[in-house]
Amino acid sequence: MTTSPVTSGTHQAARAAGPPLTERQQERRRRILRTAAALACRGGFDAVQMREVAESSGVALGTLYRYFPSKIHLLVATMQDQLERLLEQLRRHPPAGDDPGTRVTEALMRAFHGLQREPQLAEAMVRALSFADRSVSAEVDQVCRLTTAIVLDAMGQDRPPSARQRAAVRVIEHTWQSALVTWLSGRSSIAEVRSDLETAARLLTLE
Amino acid sequence: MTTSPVTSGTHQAARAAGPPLTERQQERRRRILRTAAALACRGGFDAVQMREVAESSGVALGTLYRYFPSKIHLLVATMQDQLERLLEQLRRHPPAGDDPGTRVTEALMRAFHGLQREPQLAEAMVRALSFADRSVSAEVDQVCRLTTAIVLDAMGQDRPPSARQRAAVRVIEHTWQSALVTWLSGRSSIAEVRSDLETAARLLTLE
DNA sequence: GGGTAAAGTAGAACAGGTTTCAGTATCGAA
DNA sequence: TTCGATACTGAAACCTGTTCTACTTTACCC
Repeated sequence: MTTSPVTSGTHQAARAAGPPLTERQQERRRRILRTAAALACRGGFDAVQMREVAESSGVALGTLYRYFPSKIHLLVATMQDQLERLLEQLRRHPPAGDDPGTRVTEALMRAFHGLQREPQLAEAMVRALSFADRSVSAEVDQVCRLTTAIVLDAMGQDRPPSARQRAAVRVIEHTWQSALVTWLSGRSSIAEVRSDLETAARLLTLE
Repeated sequence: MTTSPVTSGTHQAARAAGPPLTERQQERRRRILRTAAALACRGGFDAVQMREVAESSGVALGTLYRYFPSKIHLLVATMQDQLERLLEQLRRHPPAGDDPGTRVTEALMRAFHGLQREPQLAEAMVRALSFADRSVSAEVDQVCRLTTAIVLDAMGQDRPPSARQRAAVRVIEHTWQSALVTWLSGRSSIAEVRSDLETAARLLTLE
């Protein structure tokens, strides 16, 4: 066990152990993530091959594994990266809508369309996310926190959410996650995804 | 491409192509599924190794692949097998409860405790299920139908469900599926799973 | 029973994720 | 500037899912 540059996103989010990355290291990390996303875009999960990621980002295989201890870690980090971007974007242009339910559905559907634009990338990230085992749970958790942030933002409520609302948010997130999986495996349509999100969002305005 | 003994469950459920299996073939199939489940029980997804499944069930590797074209197919079939058993059991002892929501939560929690008894097996099956790509969608769909059957049974309603109810059932299933994943990766507790199911089930009695 | 097509067997070969190792480059502190 | 620790490189090796091949057995039809 050596210390390693495995820290999470480039953002202000919770950072854990390890010395801060040097400039060159951050650069390497970004390059790797960019390559992974590019490979995923054309070919999905299977096209992200560790040897090729390493080569294309000009890094030795061992180094790649020092940054991301598995292919799953790599793809989950990629998802984190994308979600952070999305969250920023949503903050710049928050969804309009009369009630929280509508806004939440809107925000998630916008996220959905973002993913739809690069379906192969989405496939790669989501499969990694749901295949992840305990060794990745910290990173997956981070992704969940980002989703929660998106939903809470969309609710756009001053007060902290009530217990009921927090419960509703959990179910909305479950629905989002699972709907994504079924959509990617071709078992449900965009329309169904929207309808499912709307149904779950009804829990927000309940009582 | 040759025809193959890849048909679905041993049940009366929708069967598709291929000649019916001979006695010995059914026997082989059962043996394979039994072995897979046994290996999964002690060691989870990773412990189900195709060479070992083949050897332990006294079948050549090529034959194993003729029956189940991938490890994912094998584990999804295992899940199907288990769910069929569970459904029968639930039909023998249907959940009691005043309203549909309670009964549905109860049924799913009972399923949950069933899985909890063999957590490694659960891990193997659920990971396979959510990692499955399009090539397995028929089999995954069958699993979903079984889950739906469990929920509809638990609702115990004479009339066919309304559009609202069908929408609620979908969200409940999403919640179930995703809650399972988060529980298996240690990111949520049984109590949280129950609470999530209860929240989703509230959609049933809504309006 | 004899012939044949499909199913099964044993084992090698291939592919891609992961690990390992010996050597080289880089970085931070003295 | 130099030293020691850590990071990086290149390449081979390892493991397991999957495919392939040559051969044998089985099921079925005449």
